[in-house]
Amino acid sequence: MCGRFSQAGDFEKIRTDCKVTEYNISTEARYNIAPSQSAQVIFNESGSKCVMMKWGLVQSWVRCPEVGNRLINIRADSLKEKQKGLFKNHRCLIPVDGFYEWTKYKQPLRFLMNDDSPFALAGLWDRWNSPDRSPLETFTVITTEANELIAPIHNRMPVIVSSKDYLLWLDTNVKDLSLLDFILKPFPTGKMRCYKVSRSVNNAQFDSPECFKPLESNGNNMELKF
DNA sequence: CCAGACGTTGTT
DNA sequence: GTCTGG
DNA sequence: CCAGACGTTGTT
DNA sequence: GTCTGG
Repeated sequence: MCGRFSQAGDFEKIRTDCKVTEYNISTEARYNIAPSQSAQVIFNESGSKCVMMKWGLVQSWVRCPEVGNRLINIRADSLKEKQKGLFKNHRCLIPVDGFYEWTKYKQPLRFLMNDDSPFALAGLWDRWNSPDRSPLETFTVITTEANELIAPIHNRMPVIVSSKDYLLWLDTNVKDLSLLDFILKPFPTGKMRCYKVSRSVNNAQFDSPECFKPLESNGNNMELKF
């Protein structure tokens, strides 16, 4: 699953790869983004754009968006049956520099690329139009089976899209969803690493560079026992 | 065809 | 919006 | 995801 | 335990 992530770095390369022409984002570094909070999202609507959207999908047809929508993740395998419309037309990418998963003892671990480079999670977005307020734009993160790195602590992980597939994923002209199936796979284990971080990360209010600090000086990417 | 309900995840 | 029931 | 709050009834 | 807020 994916219940926290970070957007602390610079995602200019990802925006370029996605051919983002228009963006309006917060410049604030975020080390610990929790559901219900705003995050940068790249999507295609007459061109690639990058804007802040709220994490937790509120679909366009719901009557009451305030009444909690817990849709922070959606399973890749359920997309064949559910959310077909959004999967066809409202795919998005969430640029991140890492995400967090918890052991059953609530020990958080940070997962990232071996070379610390930014990467992109696959998501779906929607827009809820209010008669008297500005439109509410929200997103959800697609999950798939865990790879071998994550499996010891969790059986799900977010879908991570390779940079070569960004444009295909964002292309709203692609309606044959079987063409996208290969993207919805666990990301290669060998390209990722993880390490334990402070339990301060558990608190959604805690948002500081300390979130990235390894809890122990050695033990990175070692076999993890909990 | 229309009317009416409706959205997910995880349980490491 | 999509899906189901009638 | 985690942290933290949380309890009901009646209003012919 | 469930629900809400971040």
